Amino acid sequence: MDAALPRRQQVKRQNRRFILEAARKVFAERGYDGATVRDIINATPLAAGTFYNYFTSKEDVRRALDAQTAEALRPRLSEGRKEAATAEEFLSAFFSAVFALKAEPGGVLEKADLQAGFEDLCADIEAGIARGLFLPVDAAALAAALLAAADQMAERGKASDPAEATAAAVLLFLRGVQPPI
Amino acid sequence: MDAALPRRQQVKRQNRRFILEAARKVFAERGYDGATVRDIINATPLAAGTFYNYFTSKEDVRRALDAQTAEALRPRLSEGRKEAATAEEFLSAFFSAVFALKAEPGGVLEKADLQAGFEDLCADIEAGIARGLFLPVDAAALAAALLAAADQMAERGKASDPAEATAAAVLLFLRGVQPPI
Amino acid sequence: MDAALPRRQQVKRQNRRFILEAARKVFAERGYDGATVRDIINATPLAAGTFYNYFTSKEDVRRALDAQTAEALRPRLSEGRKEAATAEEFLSAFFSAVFALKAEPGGVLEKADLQAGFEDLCADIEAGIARGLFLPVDAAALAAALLAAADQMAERGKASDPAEATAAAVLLFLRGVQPPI
Amino acid sequence: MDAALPRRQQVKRQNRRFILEAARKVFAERGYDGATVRDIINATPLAAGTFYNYFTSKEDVRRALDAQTAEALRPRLSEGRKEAATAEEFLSAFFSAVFALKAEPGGVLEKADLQAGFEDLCADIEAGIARGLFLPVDAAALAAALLAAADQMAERGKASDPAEATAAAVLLFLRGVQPPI
DNA sequence: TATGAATGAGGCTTCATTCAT
DNA sequence: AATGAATGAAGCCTCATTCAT
Repeated sequence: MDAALPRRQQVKRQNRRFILEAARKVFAERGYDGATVRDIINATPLAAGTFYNYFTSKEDVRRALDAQTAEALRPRLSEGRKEAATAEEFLSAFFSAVFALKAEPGGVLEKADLQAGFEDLCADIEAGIARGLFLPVDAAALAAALLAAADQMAERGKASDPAEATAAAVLLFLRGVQPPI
Repeated sequence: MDAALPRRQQVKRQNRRFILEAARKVFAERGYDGATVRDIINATPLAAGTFYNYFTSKEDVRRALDAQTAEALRPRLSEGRKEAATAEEFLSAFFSAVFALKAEPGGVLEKADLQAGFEDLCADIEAGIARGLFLPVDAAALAAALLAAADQMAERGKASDPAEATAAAVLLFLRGVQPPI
Repeated sequence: MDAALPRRQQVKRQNRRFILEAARKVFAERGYDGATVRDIINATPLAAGTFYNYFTSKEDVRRALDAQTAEALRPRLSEGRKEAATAEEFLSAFFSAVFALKAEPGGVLEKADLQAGFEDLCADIEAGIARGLFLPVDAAALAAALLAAADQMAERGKASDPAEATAAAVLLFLRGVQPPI
Repeated sequence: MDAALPRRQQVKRQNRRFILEAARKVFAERGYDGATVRDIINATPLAAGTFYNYFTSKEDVRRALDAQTAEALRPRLSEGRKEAATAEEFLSAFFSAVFALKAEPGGVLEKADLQAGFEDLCADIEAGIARGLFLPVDAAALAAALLAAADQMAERGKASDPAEATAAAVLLFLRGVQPPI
């Protein structure tokens, strides 16, 4: 299948990837509005006009990037949750996935990327509630809270020891903040 | 005639307010980058150049806006927390403040505005931990989680019944998600 | 005559002088186009609008400044020439006047100011030719040459010893550049 | 087809020239500060933004223009001086070069352009002094004087008979203004 | 008459997108 | 399909001048 690809197709595929990678980098560095199409192609071996052979607009790359993120990240981010037998396992799966992703070299995991997994998380929580894993809480609120806590901890470098960070985060959401009487 | 005549000052004060309000509106509608200075003054009875009699740049209005938000929102947002005798009171104070603010007519309370209160919340949580109100959790992570949950619930209209929403949110963080055995 | 001037007149006279002096300074520092009316009034105890009570436009101050220069400088610049009995005396009078002016503290003597004396110099040279002081040279060309040489020497600091500079300059124009056979 | 096709290059070269010529014209007409970039491109078949494909700023065109002038004018202006065997030949070479240039149709020779040759002239005069061609005068002062005289004469139309003008100018500087006793 | 804020035309420059080669 | 120059709309900001107090 690979060998059978005409050279042309290969080049096109590669160029598209060039642009996407460059765009991800540039958007991360300067933000969407701050980045220029020229910035993107400059981070590429391609020429200015070529950009428009692959994407119809700057906005278009962003969409492609988001889709890419969703496809690549969401499965990894939701790993282990469906099989969780307890709330603890579920939370543990979630936090360790986030911290592992954050610790990765390419480390492009932005808050925005995390949000890509928001709906998955909501759904999984609701399923968890149905399965009796969780108390019947507001799933969206919990999902938002989990994501925010994970992002906050990761931003502050807690992810350097993922195991410990995961344990702390799990406890917080598992038992709440109230000291035992 | 003199005492009654901070006339010019009044006008200046008003113009400044015109610009700030217009900017808040325009930024909310189009985002900072999407908004133009012209958009702002067009939402004002003033002339183009007048903008620069009050602010040195677009960036400058944003700063002023943020400062304004912080000054106006933070006290109200942190109300009742310092006096809380239990975790429940603390959480209750927090969530009802957010939902009350969200329910207000001018309702400009954006996620960004909430973040203005992030550091206050962190500090109050840490104080709470010291006073034995909370288990020794990661204050920043908890603060982020609280803010995110509150925002998420408010966004989804839960704030229409603030009392109920507050109760649900408080429970979530007070006892965690684990069902009692 | 001075004592009899109503206070009002005095103030007006002084304000006009304020503006003129500030304008001279600012124009010298940034050039006419580079200078702003605001720059000028900022170098003054006066307010922005007041400028237009004294001058009708930026251009108008420049004219006034030129006129002032002409009136103040031209007599001093042309001193001693009419009475010169020889070419040497004439040239000597010219160069020492320029160098003296250049050496003065306020030292605002710009090339442009020197040009104010151009026509006077032309006329005096022509009179000198008629009186047999000079060979029948092209008066305007000579005037331009004298002014340029003086300015060049002054710019390069030769004016620090005015006597010597004058002597050198006089010789140059008196006998020309050709070495004696 | 390839060798014959620096087509794109040709266009670029031509566009650059368009802009430079337009800029020279516009600067001459309105002065540097009075000229706008829009004035320049309007004197061109090109579009507004294209200006910035060739020059980074208005200031940048000026520099290019000055460089161009220097490269084009200086050699012609200094022609014949290095080989001069006498002061007369030297001066004669200088003045006829200036008057010839001034008489040319394109006649863009501005005073500013002449100044481009100032340093060359200084150097040549110093060399001339070393070679015993001239009395040991102040080279810079003499250069300034020569340039000013030439410009003045040319401005006043003396250049219509270059030979005569040259002769007069040469005499002035060769022997000075003092009548023989 | 002094004040200083208001005015608004217009300057320089950037940038997404198109187009001839 | 790739190239990279051309396009021109639009952005931010400055500044001479006017005007209400």
